[in-house]
Amino acid sequence: MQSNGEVERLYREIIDAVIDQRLRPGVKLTETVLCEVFSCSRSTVRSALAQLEHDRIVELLPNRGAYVAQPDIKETRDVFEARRMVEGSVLDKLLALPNRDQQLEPLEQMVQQERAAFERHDRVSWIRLSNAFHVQLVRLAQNNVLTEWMNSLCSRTSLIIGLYDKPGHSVCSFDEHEQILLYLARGDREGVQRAMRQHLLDCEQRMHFENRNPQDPWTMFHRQS
Amino acid sequence: MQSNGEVERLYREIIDAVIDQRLRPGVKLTETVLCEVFSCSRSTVRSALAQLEHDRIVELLPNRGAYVAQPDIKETRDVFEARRMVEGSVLDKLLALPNRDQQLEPLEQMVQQERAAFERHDRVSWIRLSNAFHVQLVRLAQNNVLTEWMNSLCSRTSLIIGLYDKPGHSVCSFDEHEQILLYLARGDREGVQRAMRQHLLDCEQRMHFENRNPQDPWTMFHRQS
DNA sequence: TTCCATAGTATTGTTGACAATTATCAACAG
DNA sequence: CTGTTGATAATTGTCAACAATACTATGGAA
Repeated sequence: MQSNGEVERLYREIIDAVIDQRLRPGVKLTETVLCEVFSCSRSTVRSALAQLEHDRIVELLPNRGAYVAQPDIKETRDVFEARRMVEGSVLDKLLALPNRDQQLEPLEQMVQQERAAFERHDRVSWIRLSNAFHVQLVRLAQNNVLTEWMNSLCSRTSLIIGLYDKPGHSVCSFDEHEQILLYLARGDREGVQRAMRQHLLDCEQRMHFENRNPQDPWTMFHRQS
Repeated sequence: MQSNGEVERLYREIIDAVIDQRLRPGVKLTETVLCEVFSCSRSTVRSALAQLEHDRIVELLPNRGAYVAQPDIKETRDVFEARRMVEGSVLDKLLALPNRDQQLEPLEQMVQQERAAFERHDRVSWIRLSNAFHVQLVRLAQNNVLTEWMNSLCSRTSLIIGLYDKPGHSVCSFDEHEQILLYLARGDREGVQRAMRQHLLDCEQRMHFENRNPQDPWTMFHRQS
């Protein structure tokens, strides 16, 4: 197999572009373009695309190519529900952390950075930090299986936000992140459970499904030409 | 990209073989052998292996080939903990199912089939049913994201069982499955939570890490020859 | 002007060839 | 008998070539 490092690098690059919303849902990922941009062989591209497809980040249409996925309403609901389950469950473990205060400090700094990025209209940084907050929180549980899954759910959430975000509004609020951390720091189990659940429900509520249905790539690209 | 159906078929075949324990941890998956056995091209094999690697079912060693993965102790712990979280979380949703009794019937039948398979020493069927019970239970929640993840966790659990199972004992008990269903049918939230948690803890306890450490394939295979 | 057919172009799908690396085996020396 | 070395076989890694399919542009007809 091609060097795993190369496939993994490409996988990572595309995921990062999706999270940053540089790669929007529905965009076509041409093999030869990816080869040029990332200086790798078609074999590497195809392996990375196979992995991305398996993670539902990319959709491969036979004979037509690879497209950044466009999660439908059902998938959106499923993703947010799954997140409420995992992010809710992990809180008990976080509450039991030995030096909880100390471990929460990097996250508190992240929230400040989130706020700062938002205020200076640095959308890319803000999105990235907002996304990373959730991943880093789950990472505190020191369970690699959970962390990997959280990474995957957050990538998918980025796609969803890219599709259904209402312009001008912040989907994932750093105030709410801060609140979660406060309850965590206090060891307030009920409080943090409620705050996390409400945060994720609010995020889901901010999706506007009438705003945009996932578009058939053919219709979309025909309109563009 | 090669027809997704072919890649998916091969992916499925290998996963099924892993679940059935026909493919044991540490076994080498030679590309050309897979091509012959499954009548497909090397490209298809490589795409499927890339996906399997990403799911931690297969480990690709550069220049040495693909091996069925051998989860270490940490990964085992992580998998079981993740399962307790997701399978515990999903129970609330199952308790709220409209026609719960009706929906639980196929699962009750599965448990009887599990018992029957065990009693006639049909190990493959028993393993398959035992595994499927958990997946089907989560599937009742009608959340595709959760179901997919549950599938993945159960595949990984099969690897773990293949590595750390103490011979002669049943790792996943159909009596315990039956108990879970009883509590569910009664709508007993505390009971079912406790039963599921205990069941998964018991499964984990039945792993014997001193039994076998994941072996370096070279050491293992050199001894075999 | 619009619509349709055709040709040309772009891209994906597949396979084979060959280079690179590792594994295996045989022969020989001690 | 064991250990070492070299040759050969097996397998992975990579790329190019070509077939197949889809997309786009152009010209002609209505």
